[in-house]
Amino acid sequence: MKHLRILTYVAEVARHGAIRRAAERLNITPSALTRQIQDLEYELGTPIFERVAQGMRLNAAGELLVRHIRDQLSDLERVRSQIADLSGVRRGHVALACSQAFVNHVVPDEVEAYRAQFPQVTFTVQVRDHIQAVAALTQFEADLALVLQPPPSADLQVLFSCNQTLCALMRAEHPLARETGPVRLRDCLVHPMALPDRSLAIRHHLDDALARKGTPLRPTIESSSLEFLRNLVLREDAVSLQVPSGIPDDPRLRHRPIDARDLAPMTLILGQLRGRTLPVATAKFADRFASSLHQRYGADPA
Amino acid sequence: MKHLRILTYVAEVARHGAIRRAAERLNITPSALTRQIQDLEYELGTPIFERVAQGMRLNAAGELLVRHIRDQLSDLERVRSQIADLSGVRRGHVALACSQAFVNHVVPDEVEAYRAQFPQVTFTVQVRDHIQAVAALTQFEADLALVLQPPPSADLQVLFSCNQTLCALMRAEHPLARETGPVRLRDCLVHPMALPDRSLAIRHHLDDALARKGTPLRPTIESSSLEFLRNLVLREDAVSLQVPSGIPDDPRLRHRPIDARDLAPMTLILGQLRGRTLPVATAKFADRFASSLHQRYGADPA
DNA sequence: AATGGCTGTTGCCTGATTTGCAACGGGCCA
DNA sequence: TGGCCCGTTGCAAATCAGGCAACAGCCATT
Repeated sequence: MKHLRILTYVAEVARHGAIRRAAERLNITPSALTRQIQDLEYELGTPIFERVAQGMRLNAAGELLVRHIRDQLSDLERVRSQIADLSGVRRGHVALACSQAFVNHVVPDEVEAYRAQFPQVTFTVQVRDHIQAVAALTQFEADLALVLQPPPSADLQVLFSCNQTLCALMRAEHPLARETGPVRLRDCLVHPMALPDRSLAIRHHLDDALARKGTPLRPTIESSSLEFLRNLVLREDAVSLQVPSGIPDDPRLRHRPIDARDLAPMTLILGQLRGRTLPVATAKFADRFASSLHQRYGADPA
Repeated sequence: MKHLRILTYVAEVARHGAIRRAAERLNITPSALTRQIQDLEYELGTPIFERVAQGMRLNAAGELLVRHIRDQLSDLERVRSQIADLSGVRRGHVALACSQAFVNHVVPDEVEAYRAQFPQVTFTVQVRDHIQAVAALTQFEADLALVLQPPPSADLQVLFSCNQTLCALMRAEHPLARETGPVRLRDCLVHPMALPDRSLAIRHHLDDALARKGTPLRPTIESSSLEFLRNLVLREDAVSLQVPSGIPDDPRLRHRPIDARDLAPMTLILGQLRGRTLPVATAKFADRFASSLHQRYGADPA
């Protein structure tokens, strides 16, 4: 859309806080960019950026304008999607921010299923922690977020939620794998623990629970990568703690839920930015995703 | 705002249903206009107008787009107004559609009072009948509407409403002017009646009431101009029926309310388009207007 | 059936706007 | 103090929107 060139310019400068960096991203020269912004400021009758030594920072007027610009770009996307929908082809783009736990099968399965029916729909999937995922929604960098234990936020509108019981994860030869069914946390703690680090919601949840009990937590291995932890568990008799939706279907792995007396379940949430009307393709995908999660993990307790 | 040139082009063509007429309004040539629209349609990947012999008609995609354009223009106006507000000056524009009955003192008084405090705020006041006034809101041609007996509409959000009792209006020398206080309708009907015609809500209200009673109505003079009727009443012993808010403060005129047994009061409504966020200046004006109407005409019965 | 009036559209040209290039001045930090 | 990054400016090239005039199609009136 040609006519909103200037608007994307402003948005990009606001994002990068510098004309030169923004110009590079936009494939134009800084001079063209600075002039466009000057023109716009002249039209508005007020500066929208504060010129500081390090670059450009939005002022109050700029904040208002940028919010409008983002709303508008998103709204136009919605309209275009609706228009494409009129001619029968479902086109569009879905930007999803999700926690690491869902890159195994939850998200890929869903994307595959949707694309099988509507191949014209494109996807971007960003892996972010629970805090950043919600931030991505408010920044219009993502349309949907699938996360564990998101921070309470007025901006987050829940489309689906359910409980996820943490599971002890070990290799098939592990002593704990001889039995099935719930396992007590204390029985896990006698083994070397391979735990998510504090960048992940699982660890926060665990720390909170243990802090209340006064049990000290001494992980043998910490990592920000669930995949790394799983690979490690395959190599020694360590135990990891992960949510069921994040555990791949691997015959060499076993998992048993942690006894409900030891750990409360975590909350899985699919959400969007409150008040935003999503493009048809995105809304449809969100809809299906919610009902598919419902089938997998049971009723939405909300 | 330079960048939405194309959008205003589309809106104008949609409004006039013809490129040549729209081009004239926009002070450009039809060729420039047709090319802009072709470019836009190319960008969207679909036509937005149906070419018919009589000109251009929006198709379904165009309807969606035009709605988006109107929303966006209105939203930008709101943002600009907010930005101006940051620097302390209250700037902005108020577009009001009102019934003829209010051009005497209600609206001019209010506009004058507001402009005395915020001279940077500009106004357009369109006189429309009750139907068209509501239409003006939905077409984004007006921000506010002040009307009598508006048609029930989901698009109309009431900001203030009150009752207006119809009054018999006559010159000071008229026999009916010898008394004050309520007057029965039958006492009016023995005199020549100078009534609003069916383009005005007052007449509809009157016709409805009389149709229920079976009383035939034989107006001696009909007019779409309340002002004309008043001028006529000054010249002979005719009686007109008008709402109090439309009667000027003229020593040569007298008015007496119609007895409540004969005619139900009419409803005066100040409203805006439902769901629309008005620019600060407009919202502030609407606010004041509502409370000023409250002072003049009493409580909002809603 | 022909004509005149309306519609949108197209080719060609001109003027305005936008962009790129290169250079400049200013703040910051080693 | 020198190097580096920042935004900005003058000037020239490229791009784009606009105007003019001509054209084809539809429709009602003659």
